[in-house]
Amino acid sequence: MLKVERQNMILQEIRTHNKVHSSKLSQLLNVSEDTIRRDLRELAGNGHIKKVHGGAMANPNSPETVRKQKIPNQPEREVISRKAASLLQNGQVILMEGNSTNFLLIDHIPKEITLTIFTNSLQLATKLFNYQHIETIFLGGKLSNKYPVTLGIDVINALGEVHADLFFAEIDSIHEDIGITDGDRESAYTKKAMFRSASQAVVMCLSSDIGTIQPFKVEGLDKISTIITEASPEHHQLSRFSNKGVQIL
Amino acid sequence: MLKVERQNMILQEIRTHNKVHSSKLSQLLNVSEDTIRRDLRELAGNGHIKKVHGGAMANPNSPETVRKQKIPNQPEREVISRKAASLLQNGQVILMEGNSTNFLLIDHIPKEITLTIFTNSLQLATKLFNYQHIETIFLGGKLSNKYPVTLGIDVINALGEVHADLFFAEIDSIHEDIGITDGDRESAYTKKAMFRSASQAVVMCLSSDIGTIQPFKVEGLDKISTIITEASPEHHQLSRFSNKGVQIL
DNA sequence: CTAATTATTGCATTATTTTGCGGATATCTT
DNA sequence: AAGATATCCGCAAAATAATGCAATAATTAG
Repeated sequence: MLKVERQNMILQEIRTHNKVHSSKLSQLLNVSEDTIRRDLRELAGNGHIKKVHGGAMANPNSPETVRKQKIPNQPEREVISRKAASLLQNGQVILMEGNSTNFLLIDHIPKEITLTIFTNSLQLATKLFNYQHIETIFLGGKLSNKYPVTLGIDVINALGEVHADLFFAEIDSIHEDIGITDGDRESAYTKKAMFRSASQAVVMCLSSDIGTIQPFKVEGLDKISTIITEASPEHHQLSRFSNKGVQIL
Repeated sequence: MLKVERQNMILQEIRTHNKVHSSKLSQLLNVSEDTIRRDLRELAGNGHIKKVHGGAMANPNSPETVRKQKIPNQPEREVISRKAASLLQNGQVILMEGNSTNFLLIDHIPKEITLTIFTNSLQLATKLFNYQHIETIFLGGKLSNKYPVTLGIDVINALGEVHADLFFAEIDSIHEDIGITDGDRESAYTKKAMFRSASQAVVMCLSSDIGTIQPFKVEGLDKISTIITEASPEHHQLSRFSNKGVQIL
């Protein structure tokens, strides 16, 4: 790996996580910590990042940092996204909905596999634009007022033309009897259409969302292939789902 | 193998992988590393690529690689976008294409008027998301490799459902006889479809772009309602267009 | 067509850069 | 203050680059 390449990866890592540990980077990039430190020192010299004891942080004055976004429960979602990435295979067509876990998931897509990703999220699409080995197709339509995603009839129509291998669904509520529910009507409709347009649905949620219910029904459990949470698959709340034939990761 | 041939393969390799190792290239092309290095030095001298220790990377300043939001000729485009904003009226449906002048234009939309804006630009849509009095509709489709916009057949299809009042077109080349041309085939097609989907087309360009021609035809002058440049409407190069019935701002 | 000129390439040699390691310091944590 | 980490320093090995030179290929002039 080229030095510049490595430094770019470090920058990328800092952009998404806002901080890096020298030790983690050393493992991730397969070089000694000294090398990482030298990289960090160099990048800090250029003003790209701020070096701190143990690693580095995003430079608060750097223009690149402005567009950072906050992801709630990031550590948990990090775990979930890693598990989700293990399901990816070369050549797959993927459907992605939601801005947080899927946003992190992109970082864990292996460099050597090629994918086609359909999404309705401006944030995901903007990030995917930088990944040349991934073909990205944006599901057009009316922009939601609440989130930077398209929702509603246009998106549902566009989904009619799509049949994906895998749908990575970020959801906020799942219940063993009711199934998946959502707090937003349009969002619920759109998600439901996505379930229809994929062979397999991977549901990603925090373990704390299990058992909760919201006003708008999305789908029952029968449409779900896999549930991923940050907890271990043996978590007691998950056994109810595995008993019904859903795979747990 | 010819030298130019080899260098083209190197460029190709950089375009697809964004990087090259001298050692790999040496194997791949069956020449010594010295030759590769000389090639890389030459290509770097022409500004095509950036040479780094161990190989080379895509030149970050090359138009193909620009992925950052840096607006060239910003002062001129600022003037243009102000003039363009004066055409806006309450309730209009607008079509916007292009990431620089239109990006600035958004800032000059009067707060009290409501608009519906169709766009194929991720950057515009992301910015518009923060403007609650504007309804934004994203034209979905395949993401371009070069710019953060959707292009091609999907976008053109989506445009079939649209009829806007005003199309704000950012263009790079306009000629009094040939009309509007573009350097990218897909972009040209997409723009052409946008001209069809709007009652009036407002062409925004730098005065230095007047008289230039590029490979792909977009539209003739007859489809243009207004031309806006940063120069005064009395600028000598513009008289040729006003003589043909186009409004100049 | 031939000879002279020029460009290209590979090799040997000599710089330069990068990297990892051991040990001395510094910094953080508790 | 002590133990654990992290950092810094120099050094040596490895990788990469630059340079000069000779052999070969391509081009041009006559």
